[in-house]
Amino acid sequence: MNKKRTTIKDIANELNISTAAVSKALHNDSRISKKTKEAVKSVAKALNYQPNHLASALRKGKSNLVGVMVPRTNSHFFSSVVENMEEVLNKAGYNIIITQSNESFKKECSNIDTLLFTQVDGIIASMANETVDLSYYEKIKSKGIPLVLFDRGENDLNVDYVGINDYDSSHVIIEHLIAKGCKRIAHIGGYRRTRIFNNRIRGYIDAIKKNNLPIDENLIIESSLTLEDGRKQMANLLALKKRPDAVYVAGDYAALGALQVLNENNINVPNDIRLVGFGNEPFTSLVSPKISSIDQHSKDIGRLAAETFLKRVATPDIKQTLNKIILDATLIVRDSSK
Amino acid sequence: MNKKRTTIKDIANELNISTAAVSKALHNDSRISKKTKEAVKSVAKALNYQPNHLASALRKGKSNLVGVMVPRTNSHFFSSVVENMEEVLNKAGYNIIITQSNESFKKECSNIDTLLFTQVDGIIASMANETVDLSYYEKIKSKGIPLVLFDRGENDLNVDYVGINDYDSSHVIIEHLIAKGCKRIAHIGGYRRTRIFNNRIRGYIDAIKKNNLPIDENLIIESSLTLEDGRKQMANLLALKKRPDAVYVAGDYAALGALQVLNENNINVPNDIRLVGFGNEPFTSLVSPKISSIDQHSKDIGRLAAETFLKRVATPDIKQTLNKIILDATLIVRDSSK
DNA sequence: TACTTTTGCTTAAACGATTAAGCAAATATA
DNA sequence: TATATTTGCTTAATCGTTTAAGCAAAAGTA
Repeated sequence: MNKKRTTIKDIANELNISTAAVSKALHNDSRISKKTKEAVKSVAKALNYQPNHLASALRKGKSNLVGVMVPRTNSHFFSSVVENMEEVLNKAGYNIIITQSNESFKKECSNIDTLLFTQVDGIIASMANETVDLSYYEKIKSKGIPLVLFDRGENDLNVDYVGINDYDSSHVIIEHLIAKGCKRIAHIGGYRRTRIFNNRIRGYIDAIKKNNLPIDENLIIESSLTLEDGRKQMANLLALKKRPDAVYVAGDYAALGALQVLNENNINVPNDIRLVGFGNEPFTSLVSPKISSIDQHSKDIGRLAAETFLKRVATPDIKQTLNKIILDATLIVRDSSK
Repeated sequence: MNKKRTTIKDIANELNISTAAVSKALHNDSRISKKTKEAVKSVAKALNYQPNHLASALRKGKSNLVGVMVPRTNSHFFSSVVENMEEVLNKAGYNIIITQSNESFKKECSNIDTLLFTQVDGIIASMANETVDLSYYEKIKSKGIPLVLFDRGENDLNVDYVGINDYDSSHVIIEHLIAKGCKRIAHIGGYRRTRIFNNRIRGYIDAIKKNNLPIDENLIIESSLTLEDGRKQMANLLALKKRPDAVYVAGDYAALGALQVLNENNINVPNDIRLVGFGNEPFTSLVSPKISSIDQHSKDIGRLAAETFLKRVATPDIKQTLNKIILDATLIVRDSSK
């Protein structure tokens, strides 16, 4: 029946006015009379008019779409970040396109192409673990499209960034464990090449030194932080002649793997070995014992990243100073380190 | 410097040919000579030409975007579905826009508006728990935009659907529990108004009857299937004069809540009470004891939903018969029901 | 040779909205 | 009353691409 969607032309014909008048009326242009505005809006409603986003985006050179790329949507942290980001951006008239890299560099590159192809007005992203080559991110910058990174960022890129203070978080954890009487604290960390994990490792080392405890290289492990890897590395730690009395794991999934191995070996957590994770994934309070973890303020990160983007588009030409927002993270103490 | 992105006009000027020729050359039109095609492609590469998606979408009346709406991305089932959907759609030249309703009807409506506004070529969705009013889905249908539902569907809507056989899944679970010697099997289900949960309840009842066990209304509970609700309902079941010897929970989060309560009350799972969940969320094998659950073939569902959409757009005018794909689900038996 | 077909392009009109420029009528100001 | 300003619209160009229609030149056919 009505195969064609209604356009401003249909409204214009109905009222015997020009399409320009209709367009202006719909945007409440001051040069259009109240009477015409009301007539246009009423006809628009009657004909069930929906503006063609493609046409206006083409004309205005602005799509009002923001591309969001995360390593996984299947994680409480990222999904919460995205949710809050969306709220802020929606209010500002932007819609978001979510893509996930699955921690794959290749997927990340193709996602960036997709987003650029879709003519997004900006990209807010968290980098895949694998990513070392930054040329694709440079591509975004070179096109002049605002780029904001969060959580997994990169100093070399010189772009806006929102994240938590990983270095300080390590200090908070170590000091908490020492207060509980721990003297041999191991660290199952991520790979040093990723900035946030490197910061956590540096924080761990400095905090240990600051508290006059010895640094034991056997207790510092780089890993992929998957659950399986957590199991493996924990088993390695248990095989040491001198076992640690606490383990700080830089990711909750790996922390869970470690906990499983500890439970299976009938090692009492927290009495024999204390355990702290990172990320405050919901399952940390679902397992037994509940795992202490660092909350990364996902809501704030999402909100701030969105606001940073909005700030950037508000003043595109000016070479404004870089926005680097570093939040303090909070340690949530649970049974595993009490 | 090069503020403007390169357009086919730039390429046309460079080679002194028309933009039409350039467009055709880039699309390998048979009426363009090999020589011209090569020249065009080489100049396109040299000038770093990226087609303007908005312009072509506007002209062609096709955005090559598919809107995907899920209750939550923060769930293994949905994120896996989306991942596989994306793979199929990308291969067919479509990109996807992911939105989440957070199980809220209001958010769902605004998401549908967003997707329609963004001029998507189709929508693939799974309904929020809250949703009873289907008018917004009717709106999609009335616009002639292909709609495919998965998992959480609705018979009344008469649209393509991909899901698992919830009714049969209940049978598989009940028969498994009976084989283990259970005689009083409770069911913590979802709300009957949601089709899939209603099917699970019907399956439960019929399977119980089929095996000549008595139906006890006290053992059939409707709930929101959140973790908290799982805890509450399990506590209620434990308060019964005659406790059940098995509990079939229609969702893994609620199953986990139930397990927590059982563990806290020192009830041995599976010896005292056997437990089966639904959804095969990763954490089911992370907790202790590991929870038996139904795998919903998320990969297949994602793939099939995408293929159903593609099939639908391939033949838009023809009133083709509805595609209803119902997969058999698989019970993964773990410690909680061994 | 005289015709038809194919090849390889061009011209120009879309797609639907926005907007600079302009013009007449209504209103305000001197 | 004469001029300036404001109001309320219209006209027409534009965003970048696609595509129907058309037209010469080249190639094929009788």
